Amino acid sequence: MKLSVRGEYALRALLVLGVNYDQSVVRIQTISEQQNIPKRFLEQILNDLKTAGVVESRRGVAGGYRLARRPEEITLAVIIRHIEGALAPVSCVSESYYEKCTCPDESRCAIRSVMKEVREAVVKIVERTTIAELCERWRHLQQEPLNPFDFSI
Amino acid sequence: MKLSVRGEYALRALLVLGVNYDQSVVRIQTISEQQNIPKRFLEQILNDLKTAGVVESRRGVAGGYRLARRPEEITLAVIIRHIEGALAPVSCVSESYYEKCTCPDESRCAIRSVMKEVREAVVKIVERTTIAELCERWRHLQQEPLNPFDFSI
DNA sequence: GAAAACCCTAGTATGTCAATAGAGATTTGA
DNA sequence: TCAAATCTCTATTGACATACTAGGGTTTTC
Repeated sequence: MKLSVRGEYALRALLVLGVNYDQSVVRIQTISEQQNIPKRFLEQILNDLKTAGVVESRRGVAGGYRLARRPEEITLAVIIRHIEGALAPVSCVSESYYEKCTCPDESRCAIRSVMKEVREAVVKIVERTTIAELCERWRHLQQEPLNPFDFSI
Repeated sequence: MKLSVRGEYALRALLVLGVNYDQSVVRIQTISEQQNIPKRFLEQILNDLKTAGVVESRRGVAGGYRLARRPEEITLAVIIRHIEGALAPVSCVSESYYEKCTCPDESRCAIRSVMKEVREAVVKIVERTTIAELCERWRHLQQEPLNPFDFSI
């Protein structure tokens, strides 16, 4: 699994929506500024997440986005699969996006068996991690002091 | 980690070289035919793996490629890092290919902390898996009967 | 009815990927 | 010694994806 910039933006935006879940909707503009994401690009991404049923929107002057379901119900797996496609390192071990590969005997391919392990390891993490979990981590991290390495003169 | 076709070919070629480690060199032509890999493309890949010190070559009429080190000493991690770059899903959690990301506070990024876990899980597998291990699995799988689903009329 | 928001489609610059191509260098062995 | 087989090096190509940018449209509120 490699995350594109688009996928990264999606997760960052959803984290913001998660943190503000109890509030009303959040404007694209706000997310864009908070997270350094190009506004017009973010529009597309959020719109796309709407088709996945992850967020919902309100139009008009008091409009914006919010999560369509409870943060506990939205896993990273669902988001990443929708934005990036397969979680597996090669498509011949993907469950959701399987494609035959060109190797002589897929059913007895040694590489495939290792790639299955990789896939399992990745899936295990992203399927158990929800937006709620992300928010919790975020709240914890906010309470920690800044890492001194991150200060620059 | 997503494997490109190039990376897949590299692993398949190295598996062949691993299985034939005790023999003399193996010709590109042979690997290409056995593994359904375009010959000219495979040339590039093997040449590239030479610069990584993974294989060595012999030129001329009895030429070909062989592993430069014992199969036990070559991990998938080394191969994949050389061909594909970072193992990490985002470059801000990569050790070998770190790059700063655009998020407001990297040191306290919740997404980053999950991505670190993913990275660790992937690295753990590919760093412990060697060409020798791959060969062993291959030999085991060869002894198994063909999966009936793979027969087609 | 005007402003502020989301919505939809299209375009575009850049880069990557998977080859393909051509010509050169090295070795063997007849 | 020469021809054939092999690896070596560099360049090019076509297709596609990525990360935006742009323009106009629709909906809602005040």
